[in-house]
Amino acid sequence: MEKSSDVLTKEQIIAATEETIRRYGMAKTSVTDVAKALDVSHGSIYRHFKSKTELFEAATEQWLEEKIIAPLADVCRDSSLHGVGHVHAYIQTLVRLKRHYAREDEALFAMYAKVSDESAELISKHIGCIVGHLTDIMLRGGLKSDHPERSARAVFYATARFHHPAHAYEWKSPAIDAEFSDVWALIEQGLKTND
Amino acid sequence: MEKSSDVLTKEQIIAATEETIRRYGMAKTSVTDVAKALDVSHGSIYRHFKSKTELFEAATEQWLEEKIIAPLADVCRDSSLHGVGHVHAYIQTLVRLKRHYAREDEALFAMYAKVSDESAELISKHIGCIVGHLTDIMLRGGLKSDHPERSARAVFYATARFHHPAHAYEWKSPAIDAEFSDVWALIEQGLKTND
DNA sequence: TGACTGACAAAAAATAAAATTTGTCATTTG
DNA sequence: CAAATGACAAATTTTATTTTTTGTCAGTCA
Repeated sequence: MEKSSDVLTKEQIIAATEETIRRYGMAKTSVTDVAKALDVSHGSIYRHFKSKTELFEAATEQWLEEKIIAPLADVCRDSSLHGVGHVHAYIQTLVRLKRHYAREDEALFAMYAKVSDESAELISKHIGCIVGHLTDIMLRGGLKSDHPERSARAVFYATARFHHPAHAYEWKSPAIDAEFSDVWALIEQGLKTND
Repeated sequence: MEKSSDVLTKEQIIAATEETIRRYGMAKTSVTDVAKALDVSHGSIYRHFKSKTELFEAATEQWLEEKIIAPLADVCRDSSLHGVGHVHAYIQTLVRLKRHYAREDEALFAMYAKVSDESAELISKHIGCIVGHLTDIMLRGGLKSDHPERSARAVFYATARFHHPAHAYEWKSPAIDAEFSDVWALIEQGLKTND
């Protein structure tokens, strides 16, 4: 990842950060390493991000947007889905995506887990986005509720075990799919009934 | 905590372990410290527990039994409760107990969190016990289900955010009670309907 | 003139050396 | 002889020391 053009951009820096984390792992990646990958002085990076924390947060935000939110937005928009089934498809996708990246992109998933742990703001924005999608699906799907947003948030929290990174080690269990089905069966009734 | 009688017992050792953890914290407590508190050589402790890990597991098991399982067993037995309300009271108690000890017995809660993290066996036994209670409540309460134990487990997992130690930092939020209510409202329907 | 460099102090992390803790066991004690 | 001790090696942790990294900024360069 050498910078090709002559002006260094945030995008290039974030791309180099991802590459370096994939190569060395989260714990061993320094701003200096990222600068080396770009063949610039580390001072240049501080022109674009005011701290290491901010750089890693930006990288995580982009990773979440691209790998999680974008595919979820597709499911949200999907007009072939409707009502409770739409909510199910959405949460199922969320759960599968988290599980997929926990396995297949371990280093960046570790970045996401660590940053989540340290930046309440970022994670609350991420959750806000998902709750927004769910609220939208519920309203469009004719799932009447006095407080659609609260119901949406409840669905998210009731399935936390299956998408919160603190539970990632439990996702290796062969029973995990059956457990999700059983939790879903419970929730589904609550969505069908007007709460 | 000096040993009063002349034979050292497991119970004395566990009591001294708790005391020492409360005094020095989980990270700073060594087997040597526990032995000092009992005024015996640390070798004596190894006559009763074959490793530090086993000692801490035993202490955690006892703590869980006394602080969590025993009060839950009371709620389970409570004949003034019935059906969905009984399940609610049980889970509510579980949630409140965990929250209570996370605040009021920080050091031992940290022990429980750490041991949970490292001993899948202990935690699975603990969960098994709770799921057993819930299954019992559901069967006695006329909550028909094709798979009562699976339903019981689903209730437990759907409320994980409110009792799993990995989420303890979220329990400080002033919204936590409202969030639990909303999740419960969702679940309740699923319990009323035969799944 | 605005993007970048490179030198710098302060903070943090890695390494090395010293001290403690863990776990065993032959010996002692009551 | 059952229970506990204390001496011991190996493993781990702590502390001290060195090195790297972070973050700033005056100065360079195109």
